[in-house]
Amino acid sequence: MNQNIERISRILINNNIKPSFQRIKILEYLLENKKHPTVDEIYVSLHPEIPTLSKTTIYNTLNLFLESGIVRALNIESSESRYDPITDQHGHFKCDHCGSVYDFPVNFENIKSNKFLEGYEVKEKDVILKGICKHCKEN
Amino acid sequence: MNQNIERISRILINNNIKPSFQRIKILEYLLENKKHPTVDEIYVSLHPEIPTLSKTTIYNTLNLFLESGIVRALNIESSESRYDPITDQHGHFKCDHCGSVYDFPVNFENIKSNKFLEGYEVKEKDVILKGICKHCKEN
DNA sequence: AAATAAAAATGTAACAATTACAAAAAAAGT
DNA sequence: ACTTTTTTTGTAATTGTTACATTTTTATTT
Ligand SMILES: [Mn+2]
Ligand SMILES: [Mn+2]
Ligand SMILES: [Zn+2]
Ligand SMILES: [Zn+2]
Repeated sequence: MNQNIERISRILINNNIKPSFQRIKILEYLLENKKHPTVDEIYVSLHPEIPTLSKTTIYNTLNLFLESGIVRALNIESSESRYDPITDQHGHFKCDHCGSVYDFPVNFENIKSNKFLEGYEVKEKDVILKGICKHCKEN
Repeated sequence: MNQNIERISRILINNNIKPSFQRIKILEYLLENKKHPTVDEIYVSLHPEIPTLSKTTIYNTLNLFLESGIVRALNIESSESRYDPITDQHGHFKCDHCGSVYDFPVNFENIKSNKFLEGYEVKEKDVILKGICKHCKEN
C-alpha cells in the first residue's frame, strides 16, 4: 500500500504536481477502480475515509490533472463528465441498463485516414457506443 | 418556401407529431442550417422572427423529436447538448478555434466487428474528433 | 524554533443548462 | 358557443461546475 502511494506520488511529481494527500487519494481512486467515475462518485467513495474532503477540491484536482494530461474527461452523458486515467486511445461502451462504462480497443487509423479530414488537425478522438452490455443481456 | 413548410409538416405528421408553428420552425431551422446548434443558438436565431418563443418550448420540442428519432443529440462538450437532424451514421469534428462542428463519413463496421464487443447490443454510436479545422489552419 | 510567505483545501455563493410545474393560449371536438 | 385536449409559456427548482474569499497546510527565511 505504501508502495502504491510512492508510485502515485511519482506520477504527480513527474507532471509537476505536488503530491498532496488529496491529490494522491483522488488519483489512486481513479487508478484502482477503472470505472470512469463522475465527480460525485469520487466524492461519495472517498468521503468516508476523508471526511473533510471538499467537492471543490475534487474539481480543482481533476482540472489540474486534465491540464497535465494524466487524465482524460469523457462526455458520454450530457449531464456530467467522467474521468479516465488511461490516456491511451480506446473506445467506450456505456450500458444503458447497469450504467457501467467499458473500455474496448479501437483502430483509429481507419477513422483518421479519411478524405474529408485532410487538412484537419486532430487533437482528440472519441468513440462512444451505447446499448446493453453482455452481462446485463444474460439476465 | 410554402413548399418547404409542407415538406416539414409531413415529416412531423409521419412521426405522429402535430405540426404546430413552433415545431415546424424548429425543425426547419435544424434542416436548413445543418450546424448542430445548441438550444441557445436555436433560440437566438428564431427569437427575432418569433418573439413569443420560449426556451422551454424548444426543450420540449427537441425532446419530442428525440423520442421519435427525427433528431439526434450530440454530447460533444460537457456543458451543453447539440442537435442534429441527420440521423444516418456519421462522425463529427469540432473545431476548437471557430467552434464549427463538421460531419464526416465513418465506417462503423470496423468498430462493431470487435472481439471485445461480442455479446454487447450496440444501439448508439458516436465518433467525435476535436482539433483545428482546415479553414482555421489556413489563417 | 518562530515568523513569514506561498500553496492547497475548503465552504459558500454565483452561474448555466435543463427540467418541473402550473397557468395561459390555442386547437380540436361536441 | 361550450368543453375538452393539446400546446406554449413563464417561473421556480434542480444540478453540475466555477468563482472567490477564507482557512489550513506546507515551505522558506530569519
Ligand atoms: Mn476508458
Ligand atoms: Mn452531424
Ligand atoms: Zn449492463
Ligand atoms: Zn475552425
